[in-house]
Amino acid sequence: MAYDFQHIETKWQKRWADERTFSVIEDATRPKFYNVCMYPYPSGDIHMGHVRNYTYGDLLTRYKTMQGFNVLSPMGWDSFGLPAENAAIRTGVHPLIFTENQIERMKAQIGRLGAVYDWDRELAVHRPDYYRWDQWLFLELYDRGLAYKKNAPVNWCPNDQTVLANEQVVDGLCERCDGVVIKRDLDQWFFKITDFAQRLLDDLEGLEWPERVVTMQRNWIGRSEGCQFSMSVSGTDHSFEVYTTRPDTVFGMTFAVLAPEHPLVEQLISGSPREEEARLYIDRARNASEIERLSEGEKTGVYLGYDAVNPVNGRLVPIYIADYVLMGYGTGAIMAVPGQDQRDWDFASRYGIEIIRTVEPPAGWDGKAYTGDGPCINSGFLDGLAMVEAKARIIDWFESEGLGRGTVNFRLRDWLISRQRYWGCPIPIINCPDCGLVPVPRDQLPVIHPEVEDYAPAGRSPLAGVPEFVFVECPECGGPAERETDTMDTFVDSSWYFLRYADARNEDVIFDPEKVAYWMPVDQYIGGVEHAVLHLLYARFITKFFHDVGMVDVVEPFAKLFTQGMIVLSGGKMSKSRGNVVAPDEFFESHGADALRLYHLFMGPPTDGAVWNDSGVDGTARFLDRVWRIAVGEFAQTEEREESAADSEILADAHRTLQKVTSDIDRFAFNTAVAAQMEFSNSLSAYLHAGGRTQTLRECVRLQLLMLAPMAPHIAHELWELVGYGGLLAVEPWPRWDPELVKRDTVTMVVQVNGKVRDKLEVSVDVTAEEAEAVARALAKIQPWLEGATVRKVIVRPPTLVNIVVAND
RNA sequence: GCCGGAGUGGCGGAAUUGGCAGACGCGAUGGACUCAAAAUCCAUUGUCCACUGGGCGUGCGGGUUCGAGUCCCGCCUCCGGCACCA
Repeated sequence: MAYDFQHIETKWQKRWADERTFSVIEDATRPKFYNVCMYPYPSGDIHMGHVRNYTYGDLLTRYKTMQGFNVLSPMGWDSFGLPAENAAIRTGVHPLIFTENQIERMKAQIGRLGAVYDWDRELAVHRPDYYRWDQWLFLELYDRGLAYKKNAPVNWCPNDQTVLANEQVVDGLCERCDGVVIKRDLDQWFFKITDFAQRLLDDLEGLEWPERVVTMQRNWIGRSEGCQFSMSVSGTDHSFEVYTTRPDTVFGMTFAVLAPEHPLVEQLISGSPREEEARLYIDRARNASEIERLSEGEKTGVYLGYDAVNPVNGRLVPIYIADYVLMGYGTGAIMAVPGQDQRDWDFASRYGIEIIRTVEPPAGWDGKAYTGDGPCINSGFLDGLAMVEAKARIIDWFESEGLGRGTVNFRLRDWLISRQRYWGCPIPIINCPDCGLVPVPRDQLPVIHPEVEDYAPAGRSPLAGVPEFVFVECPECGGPAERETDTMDTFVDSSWYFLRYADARNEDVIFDPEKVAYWMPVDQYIGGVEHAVLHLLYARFITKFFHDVGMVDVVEPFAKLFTQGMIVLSGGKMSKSRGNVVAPDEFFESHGADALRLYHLFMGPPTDGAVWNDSGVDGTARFLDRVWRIAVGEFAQTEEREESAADSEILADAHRTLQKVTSDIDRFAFNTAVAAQMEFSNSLSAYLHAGGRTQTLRECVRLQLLMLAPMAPHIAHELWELVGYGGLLAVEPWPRWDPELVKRDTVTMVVQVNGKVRDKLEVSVDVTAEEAEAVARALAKIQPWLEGATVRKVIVRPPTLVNIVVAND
């Protein structure tokens, strides 16, 4: 009987779906395991990255189920976003139709992979039963001052005609379209994630997350400790605050810099002789694209004609504006100490400003600014102090003088969530000329998308072009008012979907806290590393918010995170535009889903990236074929005979394989778990060629199928049925290995001379050190090395190693 | 520049605690079966040499150790992230 994977795979996929094998409910009697793969954007076709992701997730779902856990593995769709909208602009097909079609296609492909989910909990964020809760969440945040609107310079993508969050600007380019991002002053909605900065940093500690993701978040949050103090502008009533992490260098200040957007600048320049020059500079800085602004080139600036007073010594220093100082960080103004800061050094050199060192650079220092530690010089009462002491001392001084204080700063900015696009969740706010911003009453949610004629962005949301949508009565005063027409960033949708899975069909509340309490936290979260700061930071923030309002008991959503490496084809990242996409579909046809899954598991460590190689699947397909032939007896010419050493050896082998596969899966070493099973099937076929025994064969096959069940579930299920075991393999308990069988009587001992292997032999596992040394010395291959030499030392590590150290006289 | 990760055969990779380097697989070569091919099975497959044996070998240079892919010091290269954050 041939291995007809097409037929088998369809059969079992239907069975799992019909019997709802992987649909679960809360069950206090069993340990729970909440397993989530990051939900996909429904692009219509799954690619190898999805296959890899879902294969890992599905393996865990099946493995943990067999281990007796109550496993929740849900799936949903990140179905708002630009592709559907762009397709609508191109083809005129409504984004809703387009999106629902894509979901259908993609769901079918995920099914063909044999990945199983609790589809009863399926969610799609573009459906009103989901996004009404986005709107509800928005209003909860708004009520607590955590969602607010303000006019601010924001990142604007001229291609997509929408604003972007800081996290979505990569190297000054739009994350989606690679267009050059510019700054624009716009009224925009923000979520106040900065209120959570310290907690988002602190709580990283307890997470079982990849180090690099933790590091990326830590850097993104960017905590720094320093000092903020006030400087007065000589000859005026003005003063401004500066922030520095190096208050110990304050005696070296020779100028001060304000960001071009700093509010004081306007007051200082208006009417001054330098007004024209300054305005020219400010305009240029404002219109510069992010990419120009961020490029570390020449540092330029304009002297404002005023001087600031250094509070520690009364010295007057010139005030400049320069675009290397950013309005968005610290106070938007700095004291400049060119002796100890390279940027200030560059600026000072260009404009001929004096440079004073407050720390003597080490001998032979050929650099410019010296940022290292050392006793302070030229620093008044700080002279002689090292950096740490000097910082503490000067902060004390500022505080006692009432001029400044020690402060903490974060690089994290508030999360800009409004977008001027159609295919997103409408923001549930009404602008009333009399009442101001008025929340849409909760009982009027969801605010549904109106139909629009033209989806094309035009610098404002397409929703703004629909009068029936825009013009409403104010819920408070009943007067004429206008709806907010921006939609939310799709990252809002994904910041809480893992909570909704716990209670996905609830029509009354966003979720039942008791159900969430049962399932949360997510025990294993699996996805691509590209979400290291965006989604994973936002989701942590929103979870903390729900915790604070008493709806979620955990403070962190994802206990364990696994980030898979990217799959590339030789020549670079797979992408449609490069035309080097390898579609999973053809492998479902040619090799079957099981072989494809197994190859993904086998390719290499899941954390690493991998280069796709077509012929790799041949290898795993051959392995499955061999498993099939062994199980259905095409290999075996077994006959009943007395049990022999060969039988107990192959059985021991099966149990050792089981032991290794179990521990390998537990540590996410799927590649070696597959290798171990291949080795075992090689041994098993050798055993059969040498004349195996039916009874032993049956037990070996039984164990092999159980081990294979989470990895190549279709073939394992089919054989389980064919060989005549009852019940559904998916819910069989994961087998235990027999510790007695796994034990070895003998082991290979390595005999070294001067650390080099010269011979090996089988010895009993309980060989003593004396015996081991004696046998080793007696070996024929060892003798010649000992002749005419003095044995200096013998290292014996019974039962695996003897190393004889000799010296020639 | 800063932070993180990685460098092992022709290729993907293995070596979990400092103890047999190269498991497993791909590819390749030879053989069996076949009219033939595919499939399958068997064998070989790091490299060099004076080949029943031995030398060399895990990016490079040092070091610790009886023993180093693994630990330490100093470099090089590649990948990823952040990047005028005061």
